[in-house]
Amino acid sequence: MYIYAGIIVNNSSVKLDKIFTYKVPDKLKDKIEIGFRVKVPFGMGNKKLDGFVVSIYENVLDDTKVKEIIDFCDGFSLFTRKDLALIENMRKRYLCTYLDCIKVFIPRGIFKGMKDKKETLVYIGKNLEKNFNRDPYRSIYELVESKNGRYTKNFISKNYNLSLSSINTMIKHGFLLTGEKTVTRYDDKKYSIYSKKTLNEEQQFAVDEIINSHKKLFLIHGVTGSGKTEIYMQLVEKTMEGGKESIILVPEIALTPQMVERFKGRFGKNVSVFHSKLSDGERYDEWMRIKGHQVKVAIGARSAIFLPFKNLGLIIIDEEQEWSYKSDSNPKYNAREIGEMKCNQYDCKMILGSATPSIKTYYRCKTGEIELLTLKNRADGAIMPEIKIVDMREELVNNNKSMFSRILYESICDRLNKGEQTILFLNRRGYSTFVSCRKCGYVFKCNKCDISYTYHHNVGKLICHYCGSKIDVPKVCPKCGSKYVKYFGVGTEKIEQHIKSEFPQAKTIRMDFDTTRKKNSYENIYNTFKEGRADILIGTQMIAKGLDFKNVTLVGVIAADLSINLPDFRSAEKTYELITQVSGRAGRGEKPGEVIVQTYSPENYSIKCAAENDYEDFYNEEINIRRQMEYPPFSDILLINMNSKKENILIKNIQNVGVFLRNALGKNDKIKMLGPCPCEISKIKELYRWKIMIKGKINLSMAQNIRKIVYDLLKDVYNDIKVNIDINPNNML
DNA sequence: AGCACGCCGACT
DNA sequence: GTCGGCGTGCTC
Repeated sequence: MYIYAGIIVNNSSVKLDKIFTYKVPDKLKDKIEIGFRVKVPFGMGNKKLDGFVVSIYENVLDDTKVKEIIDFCDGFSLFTRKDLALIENMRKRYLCTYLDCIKVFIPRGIFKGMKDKKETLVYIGKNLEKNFNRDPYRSIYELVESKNGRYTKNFISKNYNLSLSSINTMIKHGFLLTGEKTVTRYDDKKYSIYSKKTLNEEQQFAVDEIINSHKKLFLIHGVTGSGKTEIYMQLVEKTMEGGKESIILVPEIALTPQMVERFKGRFGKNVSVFHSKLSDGERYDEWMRIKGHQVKVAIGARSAIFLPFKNLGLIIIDEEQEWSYKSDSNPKYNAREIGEMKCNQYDCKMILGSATPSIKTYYRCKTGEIELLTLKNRADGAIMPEIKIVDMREELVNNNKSMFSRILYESICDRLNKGEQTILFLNRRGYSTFVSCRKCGYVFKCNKCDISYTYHHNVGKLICHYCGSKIDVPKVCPKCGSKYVKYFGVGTEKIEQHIKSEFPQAKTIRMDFDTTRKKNSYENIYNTFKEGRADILIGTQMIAKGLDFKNVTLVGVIAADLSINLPDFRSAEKTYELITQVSGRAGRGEKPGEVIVQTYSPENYSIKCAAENDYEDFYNEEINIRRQMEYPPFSDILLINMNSKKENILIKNIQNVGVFLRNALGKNDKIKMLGPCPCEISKIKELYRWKIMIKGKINLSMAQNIRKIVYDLLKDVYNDIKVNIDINPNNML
């Protein structure tokens, strides 16, 4: 009587995305479990591949072609039965393969076959013989003798200035013996205690309600600075007291040292921190620590939702509206959705937190799916900043052609005089956003991408923001040969230069993609500004969130309109969010803050509502538009993106796909198909891009069916055309 | 995906 | 008569 196992093989081909059956040999029969990684013979050459056990059963219809598992890879399973349910769910929902989904449960290190890190301990061996009875050998011998078996090879060489090769020589001759020691790679440094704070009435109410309510999902809608983190911490503490574990997700950008210090300072060794800068080894160790029940709390970016806790009691998602919770590579999961699935599996609670909730989440509060808790006041009693809208058209009428309105200019002067700090926000990096010929109108475009070049003053070149290619600044127009090449549009570099010439006494610092590329540069800029070594911080959206500077009393939004006019149904939502978040950087200390928002469309509801700090009003406007236009949350958007170096093959094929899909969707009037059409950015890195958008109530089987149609039609051209299918994508361009 | 098989042309 | 070109089809 044989036992059989269903195996997913480690091969990323879509064609191999199915469960293969293998016999389980007698020696492995008793130990095999769901989630084990095994070695299996595969294909005609019986190549040894890794595989993952997803089912175990006794009967099989015909086992003539069934091969046998060779051995286990590890001594434990890598995912549980519950995880498997999630894997199956994700595969259907995010239109990807089993293997894509399995991979997110396993740290990269393990996938590559990493084991515990070992170091060599040294012990004393036989006595030193004549020609070795001298330094450095004698000092090494004496040192090892005094600490017999307690020091590693590397430790001795590093700390006592002795060469590794002398130690190795002694080991070779038997004067020293060796042993193995497992070392940990996780951060075990001491953090100063971050003590518990007393909650105000609103905060306490939120905590009590979450604990006592029978509901599972909560949204804490709190103004910037309302003390959501302290609520999270107290909930985590309660969860720990109940013997359960917590996961806290924050956007990657918010995983600042400050955040880590707070959690480590409160919960000590019970906390595991996950961020993108951890090495494979560190990830491996933290994962093992969680699997071994040594950790009760994990804080991390979206992938931390998959950490292997067994007794999950609480999931917290801070800044829940953040787009970075959705992955844009396979599996294209959204950590909020995974959080909800886990909540159901573990019967635990999930808390979403935000100052500017996503329209979808707030809609679900209205329908009663999620319980809403509102914090109207800042925790430390600081008052919300006053927000002024400046109509830049009027500035123009009054002959002010500068990028600063008169009031912003005066306010900056005022802060400089008072020794207070200013933040200027513009969501565009570089110096000039496009370069064009004044005579013939030619615009300088990247030849690999369908995007105009941005002029960067620092490096004195035109840079393509999509492929990064650089060209020298042109002297003459390549089309008409005229010398009237001019720079248009404003970026953060230009703001910085203008500030420097207008306010030569001010010290400025700029924070954007270009100035934060080096390691630690983010922290350096942060600390420089925090310690008051700069008066004005100029930055892109990376300054909009989480930063806490007590001496900032003025925030200037240079051009609030930038995000309104994007061809994306969420542009109003994004604008409201950005203005609110960046405004929240003002007046966090004792002195009140002021925000000046410059715009050419002051009547726009997203700008008006943000200025009045009226989320409810904004939501009501926005949800009506969404309902009328049948945009999410009233529908889903499925985006099929195809790209190829060969434009004609691409167009022919996507049009063919379009015909078949229109046919398949034809009977369903609840679903609309748009396209095929070229993407807004029709070429990136020499790849032409076209898309098809499908909008409506799309259920799992429908999505699966669409995927099948697309893949079947493209199977003969898969070398030439890459296809990308995403449900509710971040990026629609 | 990756590998074996198989059916054609160029070469010792 | 053999070597190797890559098109086709299968993988428990």
